[in-house]
Amino acid sequence: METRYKKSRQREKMLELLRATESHPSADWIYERLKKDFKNLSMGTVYRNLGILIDQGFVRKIDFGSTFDRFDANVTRHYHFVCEKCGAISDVEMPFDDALNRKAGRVGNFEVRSHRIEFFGVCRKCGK
Amino acid sequence: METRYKKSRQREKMLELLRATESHPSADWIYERLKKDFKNLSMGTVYRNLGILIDQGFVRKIDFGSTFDRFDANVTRHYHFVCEKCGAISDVEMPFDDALNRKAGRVGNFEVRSHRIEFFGVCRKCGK
DNA sequence: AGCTATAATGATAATCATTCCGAGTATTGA
DNA sequence: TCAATACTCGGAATGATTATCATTATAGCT
Repeated sequence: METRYKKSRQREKMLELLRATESHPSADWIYERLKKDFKNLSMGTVYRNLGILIDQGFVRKIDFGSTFDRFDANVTRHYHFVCEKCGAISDVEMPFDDALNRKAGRVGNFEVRSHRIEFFGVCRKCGK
Repeated sequence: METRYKKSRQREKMLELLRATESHPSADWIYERLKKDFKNLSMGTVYRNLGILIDQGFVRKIDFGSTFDRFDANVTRHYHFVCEKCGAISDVEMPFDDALNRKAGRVGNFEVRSHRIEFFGVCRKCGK
């Protein structure tokens, strides 16, 4: 686990790029931009360095924590709890907060139609 | 867009399965279970019917609305707004609610370490 | 400066979830 | 019963991501 990273021009430029944008880019976006400076850039390099930057705490990945989709026949509005150890998803029996949409809309000045909350932690089973 | 669905044994059984579980299953989980009743079942059938059930409002998909990961160099805790038209993600300048973790933890009786909120709607650009 | 250890690179192949296609089957309505 | 068309399986195609590997770059040491 002990890894001492060496610096790389590619990774430095990548962080610079990421810090200069607010667009929450995809790996592909980064690849296209970075290729202007490194004409032989490979996708593997982008992904590897994203992983390192995340490990270093400079970057966050915005995903669901799972590589595949999950489905729910409970179509009432409710929130989810995701166990970081076993990946189990369970419903959170907490009142749905409609006022939140208005609050966020007011702040950001856009039309908010819905929202979703995921809680992360350790479920009872994994918590021993 | 006008499609009149015919009933199918596979889809009926699928909905039954989904309604009988709280595990928020993956397509693969459904496939494995359903194969007990339909030995020649194909993955395409599972995905197609999931799409139909979602269209009919019987099932929800739990995903991020995007097929690829997105990255963020803003590592402070903040919420996101996702435009349902153009897919743009922007930050929501709203105070991060630490109390929410405790509230959810109390309700579900598990250890909540963090949470995430995504708001969905139409961004200013797309809202004409 | 050279020497050594090892992290990083680019190219390509592999993986994994998901979608698409096409020929045959099941369901519906008349 | 018949025609129209949605649904099926199976396999091939796709798209994002990850792994492999020979070569190159970086860092620390003398």
